[in-house]
Amino acid sequence: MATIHDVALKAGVSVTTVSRVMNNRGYISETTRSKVYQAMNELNYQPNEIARSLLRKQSNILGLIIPNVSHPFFSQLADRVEYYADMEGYKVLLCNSQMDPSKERDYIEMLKRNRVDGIIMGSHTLEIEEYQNLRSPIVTIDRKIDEEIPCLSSDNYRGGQLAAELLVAKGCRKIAHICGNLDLKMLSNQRTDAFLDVVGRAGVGHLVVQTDMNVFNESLYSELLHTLLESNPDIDGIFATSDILAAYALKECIRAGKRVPEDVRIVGYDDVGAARWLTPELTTIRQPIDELGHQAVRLLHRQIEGEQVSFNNVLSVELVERETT
Amino acid sequence: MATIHDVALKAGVSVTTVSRVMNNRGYISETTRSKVYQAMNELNYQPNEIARSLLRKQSNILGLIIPNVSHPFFSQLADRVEYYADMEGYKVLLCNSQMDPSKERDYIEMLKRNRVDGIIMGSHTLEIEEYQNLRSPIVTIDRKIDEEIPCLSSDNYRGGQLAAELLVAKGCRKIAHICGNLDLKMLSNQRTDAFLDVVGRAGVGHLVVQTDMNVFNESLYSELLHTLLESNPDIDGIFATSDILAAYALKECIRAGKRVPEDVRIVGYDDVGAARWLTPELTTIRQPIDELGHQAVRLLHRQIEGEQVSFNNVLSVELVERETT
DNA sequence: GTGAAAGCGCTAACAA
DNA sequence: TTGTTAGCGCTTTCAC
Repeated sequence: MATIHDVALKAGVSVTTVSRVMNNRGYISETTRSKVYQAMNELNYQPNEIARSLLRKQSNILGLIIPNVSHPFFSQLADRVEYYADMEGYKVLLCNSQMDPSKERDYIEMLKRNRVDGIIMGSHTLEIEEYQNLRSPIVTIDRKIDEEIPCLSSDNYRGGQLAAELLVAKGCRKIAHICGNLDLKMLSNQRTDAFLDVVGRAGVGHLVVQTDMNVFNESLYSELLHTLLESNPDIDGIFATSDILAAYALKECIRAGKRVPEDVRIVGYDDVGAARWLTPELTTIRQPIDELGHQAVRLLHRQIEGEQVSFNNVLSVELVERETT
Repeated sequence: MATIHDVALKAGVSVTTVSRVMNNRGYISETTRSKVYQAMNELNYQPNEIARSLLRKQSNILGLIIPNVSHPFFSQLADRVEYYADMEGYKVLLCNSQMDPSKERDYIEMLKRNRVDGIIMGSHTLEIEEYQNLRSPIVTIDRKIDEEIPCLSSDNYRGGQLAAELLVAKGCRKIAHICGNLDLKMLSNQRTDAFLDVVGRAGVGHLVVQTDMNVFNESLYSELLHTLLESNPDIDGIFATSDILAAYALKECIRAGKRVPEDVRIVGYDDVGAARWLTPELTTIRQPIDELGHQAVRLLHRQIEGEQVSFNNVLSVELVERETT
């Protein structure tokens, strides 16, 4: 692969000159410029970004750590992150922690060694302290580390509230809420808080079921939902904390011979593509995934530029009523 | 951020010595070694991989170009690619071409400028010639460029055959096949070839419908399927070229008051997670996504190591019969 | 307008 | 066992 040196040689100028025409800096005569361009073309020259990064102390790479791109929410988020990153001139390094703390730790170290300009943390398997001394522009998604680290999320409490209120308004008398592991201090736990507030205030029967939310254990979802419906045949409303979970709820309802929405009403969360693939289409709480990706990149970009950014960034959610309610 | 120089200074040795302990090369006394380690810890030193890459002329980065990570097939593939890449010590740079030729071209250039060690091409919007002179370890997925560029795919003809044969065996008399744009010279067109061969041989009525397969236009899928079923009420079998397409087919069948599988039988393709989210669960042709990711990385790795790899790599598919047939 | 030289952080001869 | 030096490909003073 040709270097700036080869180009200079072929064009009969110095490397400085070649560098100048590449970067459009300083004055260069038209003849020199075209000689250089021609040499570049003939050699099929591509400037070595690694050398540039070393000098500039900036890689223009962003690290994206998520549990798993194969999860629909994260795959859609990754798409938007990459899209906006590209618009701002950043590339993105994909890291799937697979929910494994030691993998997550290794990825963080790797990203630092590779001098990425910023990190988007969508996976949170480590203790707070481990994130605190990483001194890189960073933005966390859906988890508040401390008051020093910018956090981006959508309004989880509001989402839980909208979902619960809808089910109550539709007349549900016994509502099951299926959520992730509440021990992890994620902001998504606020959905559960809101749910409990709403049903408590309305005096509606309810129960809360925790799952591990591990995308690899989807086979367990069917079982979980099956036993839930069997032991609580009077459930007439389900609020699931993801659309995938809601899909399994829908499936088990139908299998149990219940009609949706007549006998059981279901609300999902996220509004990923799958919400519209189901029949009946899923009523759900829409997270603004495009905007989350946009803001994640923007918050990082501004930190990289040395700006101060706010530590609490919450976007609004929206109820999308379809056919399961 | 501390450099090797700072470490050397603090440990009272030369940079070479520090480099040596980092890389475990040559002989170093235990005292020196521990002095260096201590200095590293105190300074929280992380070796600069950019500098290393420059010197070693190897970035340990792989480029992954796909139409869109938000598409379930590619999101699951990206997950596996990243997984196996990580195991082999590679990082992966995510590029969503969004099916835009100029974006795809830009990504290819960007990856070359960044001296990635290899490229996985899962998006194919350019003309053959543009891929031919890119002189990088590469593997294409599902498209044969020429006899010089390693190609990885699963057995598309066999997949189409399995699907068509199943529908025929189940007694379908008029089968619709919904596929992507056949003008793109993708290997997935072989599914259509196989379909036509099977139904032709069996003398079963059929029709072929092309779509654009652009994941952003999912709203068009509903319309397409709706009019298809309306104008051909006697369709009793559908072979869709992706599970998502099959999901829309299922939905429109149900909306049209048809029972699945009693009135219409449906076969999808890929066996992504969504196939099990639907009710009834989708019968589909399983692509070995994990193995595709594994082999993609492996083919690249071997090229990087200077080995000769075979240009034609096809993995086998499998019929997964669930509830829609 | 253009070039020579230094240096980004690291590794690899070659000496000592 | 350790250090000195050159150089990876590029940009940036500072001269000319």
